[in-house]
Amino acid sequence: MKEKSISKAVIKRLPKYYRYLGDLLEFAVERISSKELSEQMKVTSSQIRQDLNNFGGFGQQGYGYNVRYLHDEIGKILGLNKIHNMVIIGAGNLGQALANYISFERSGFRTVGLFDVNPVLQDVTVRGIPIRMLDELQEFIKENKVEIATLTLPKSKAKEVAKLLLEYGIRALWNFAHTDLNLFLPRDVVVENVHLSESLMQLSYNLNSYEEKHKIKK
Amino acid sequence: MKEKSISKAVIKRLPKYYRYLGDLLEFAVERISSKELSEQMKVTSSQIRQDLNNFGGFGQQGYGYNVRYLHDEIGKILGLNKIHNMVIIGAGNLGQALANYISFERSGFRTVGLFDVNPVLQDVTVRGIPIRMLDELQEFIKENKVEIATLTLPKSKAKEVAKLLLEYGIRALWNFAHTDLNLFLPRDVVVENVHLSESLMQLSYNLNSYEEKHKIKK
DNA sequence: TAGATTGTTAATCGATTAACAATC
DNA sequence: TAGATTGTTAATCGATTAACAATC
Repeated sequence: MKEKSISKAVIKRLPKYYRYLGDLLEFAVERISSKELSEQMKVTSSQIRQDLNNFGGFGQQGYGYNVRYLHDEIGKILGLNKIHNMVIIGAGNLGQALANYISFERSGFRTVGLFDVNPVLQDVTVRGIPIRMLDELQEFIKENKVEIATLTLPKSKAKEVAKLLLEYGIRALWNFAHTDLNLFLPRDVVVENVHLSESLMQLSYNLNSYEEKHKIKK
Repeated sequence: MKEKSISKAVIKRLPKYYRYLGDLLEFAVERISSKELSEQMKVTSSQIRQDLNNFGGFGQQGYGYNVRYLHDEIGKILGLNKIHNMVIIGAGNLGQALANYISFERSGFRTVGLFDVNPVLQDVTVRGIPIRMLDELQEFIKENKVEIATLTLPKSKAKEVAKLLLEYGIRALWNFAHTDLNLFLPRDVVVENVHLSESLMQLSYNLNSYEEKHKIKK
């Protein structure tokens, strides 16, 4: 069976469709055409139809798409119909902030554990979750059926902790450390990087180049 | 003057080059060829040379690139040679975590103010920065030459606060709210979105589809 | 000079958009 | 049935990769 793999660009757009469809649901919109949706999202209707048809035909000619149905189907594609247990490794500011972020729970991402190496943090609780030391990690992962590990720790420790997590059976890493973990990990591990400082630099670039353009015109 | 505008894909890679060159500097590496760098970064050397040549010729035939020079030049392109004052609007978990994140400061992004609408938070300090109420925002922006506003507030308030910020002269928004601000803002405002939950959904998709592939093979 | 490696043009690949037959 | 809109094929556009002449 030859499986056409879906491009990253498509996958990146799926959560956005999901969000817009969720908004429509809140306004009790029942159906929508790719054209209408494309106008709201400022994309082409062709793109919407192409993207969706990677996964199947969810619409109906002459009618469009049923909002609830499409929303839920995209949810399934994204795996949002299941609960995913997460641990956060690194209970500093960012780690604690993410642990407090209840909106992830609504999509089925449940933070069940918080870990750190700093003994001072031991048993401090964040939203009822006690901070544990790394030596408990292996057992905890097994007992709580943890699927995803969030890495909010210094670059210097990210690599070794990632290796540890793989040993313990984790197959998905949400990486906030300033390093490209994917480069040395086996291919069967999925990594999603969130490089905040790089995002900020892109913003800075755009601000800069806008200003320069502006100056030239003056 | 016809300015070829630089594609988003290129801009996204610049901070990554900057990071790798910074790492090389730490190891006191003086020069590097596009080939060597491409091997470390797992990209093609062609791409590196093409990307850089959007901004000028930073290398030398037969030699390669001087690491320090290239690093600093990319820094300038990204606007990292200047200090950028930021305010954070929304002093919840994420806002406070970002305010505490000193690594931004090292790249020249200085958080000078923290704002919220919740009076309970008034004058609470985070890393020495007092949380202020929104009515002080306009004056604060002017007096502190604030360039960038970070939005860590609920989706429901993001739009109106963004409009306010524009009135007050802000031209760059770093948006963490679950909404696409860019869609209704004037084009001279630069927005960089960080949609954490969408990132998590992409991770979930990849985890899912890996598992499915695996099951089929079994 | 000979060797190395850039800067840049040309070829390829993939993603987006347009068009339209199929069909509700 | 007529109108609307999908699913899908074909055309276009842009980004990546390959190739190589220029040059240090």
